[in-house]
Amino acid sequence: MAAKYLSIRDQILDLIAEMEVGEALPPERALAPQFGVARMTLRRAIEEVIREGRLKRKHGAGTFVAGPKIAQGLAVTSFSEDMRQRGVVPSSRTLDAGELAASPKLAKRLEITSGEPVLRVVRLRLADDAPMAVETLHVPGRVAPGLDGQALDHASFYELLAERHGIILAGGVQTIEVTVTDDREAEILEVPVHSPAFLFERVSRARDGQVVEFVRSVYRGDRYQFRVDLQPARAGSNLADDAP
Amino acid sequence: MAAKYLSIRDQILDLIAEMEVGEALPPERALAPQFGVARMTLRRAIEEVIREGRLKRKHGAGTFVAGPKIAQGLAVTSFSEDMRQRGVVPSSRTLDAGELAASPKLAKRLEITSGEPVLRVVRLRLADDAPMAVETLHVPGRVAPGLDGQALDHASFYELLAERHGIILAGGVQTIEVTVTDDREAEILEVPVHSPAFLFERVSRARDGQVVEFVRSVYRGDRYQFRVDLQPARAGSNLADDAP
DNA sequence: GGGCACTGTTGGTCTAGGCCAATTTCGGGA
DNA sequence: TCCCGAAATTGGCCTAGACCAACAGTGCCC
Repeated sequence: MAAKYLSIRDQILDLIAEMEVGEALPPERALAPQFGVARMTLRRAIEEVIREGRLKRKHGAGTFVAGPKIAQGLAVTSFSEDMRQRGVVPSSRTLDAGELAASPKLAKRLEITSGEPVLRVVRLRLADDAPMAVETLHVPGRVAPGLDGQALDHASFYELLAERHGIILAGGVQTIEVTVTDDREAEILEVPVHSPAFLFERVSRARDGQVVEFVRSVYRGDRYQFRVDLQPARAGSNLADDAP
Repeated sequence: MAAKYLSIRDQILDLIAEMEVGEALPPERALAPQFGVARMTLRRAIEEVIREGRLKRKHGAGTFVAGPKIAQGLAVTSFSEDMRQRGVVPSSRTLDAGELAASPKLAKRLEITSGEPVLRVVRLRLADDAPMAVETLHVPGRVAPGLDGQALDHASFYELLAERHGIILAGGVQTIEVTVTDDREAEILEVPVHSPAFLFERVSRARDGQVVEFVRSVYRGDRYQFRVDLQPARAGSNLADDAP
């Protein structure tokens, strides 16, 4: 059986989906028996929801439905999910796809030997049908044999990895820099040449430590921004005040 | 009495400070009585340390001292601390300081009425004595009466707030965008005009919800970047494998 | 009418113990 | 000697109950 607090967490998410922002959750002591768990377990579940930013606790007062999701900045792993959280509709168009032999530089990033085959897919990412980013995906050939650009048109790369190749991502590292668009990027993104843009580079790994992808994305600077909640030094979890 | 798990957390930090990377912590069932707490409380403390990235748990195997801190990007509240974490020496030079009457736009950000006095300080921030960012700080006059640009030369703004005005920050919101340098910024930062740059805008609040500062910072795009550890979907805390 | 102490409600922490699940260890068999 | 399976070890989850601390409303007192 999956962990009980995870199941309770989902039930809480269902519950608050029908509630107004600022409305109070029933007290923990009432909710726990209702879900059939101990209070500590309920609290554990609530903490998960708080971490997602959907609830807010106030000592002595109650637990309240938080305002609409505040972007949590940098944990971006999926364009689609990122866009949905921002309230726009994501879509994608493949511009180019094919195999190539890894250059020394690319080989180093992917931790393979130079010359090994690599699948390369260039995609235009759109938000509400307007260009948002150009994404260049590199996948070592042996990681996902048989995969091609076609498959990515209607399914998430990560889903394909999991379902067709049994690869589960374990984490990755992403760097975020600023850049300016070159001629090609400018044309694709429909912005002037040398417009400011975000440059993301991400390397993701599977559970066994093997590099699964190297992604380079250029985001339009005029349409994309981060919004981050800052917390003081250390301790606790949430901040900000507002009562119902 | 402060929370017991916080005290235990500090004791754990002391303990692992003398240990090698990869070395295993004593088992929870041994450590808990040693610290004189229940195992659950010890676990709570360990979770805090894990959140700071200093420990790593492996189900069935043990709890191990994690490798040196990996930059976590975003808990940035202070330029100085940010730079020190990046391994460079921060310094600061005040370029301009003075009082002005809040424009309607600024008043809205600071949540005061238009025309109220505001302290404005423009500072050049340096890393290893090379220009890194231009920071413009706005503080409502009534938040920190008597404060001026001079005071900021040799003390942290946040320390001054806490010590001289008893104001403790409770959190804030920061947006991160890309921009290009204008003539003035380019000159100060010693980069070409229209170089790409990060634009940070931060609004910080005290515990009572009052806005304490509005900061606008322009960071050199060629010297500053984020590096973020990504974690899969949801759940847990850590990733990566390596056994002792 | 205003302010303050009291009190009930609600979240925050802690305990002691039990059982489950992943991993490692170790002994016996081939 | 090598390998496999059982047993011990270790973290993960859950419980039921207790007490502490912050908050909000009430009503008394001035």
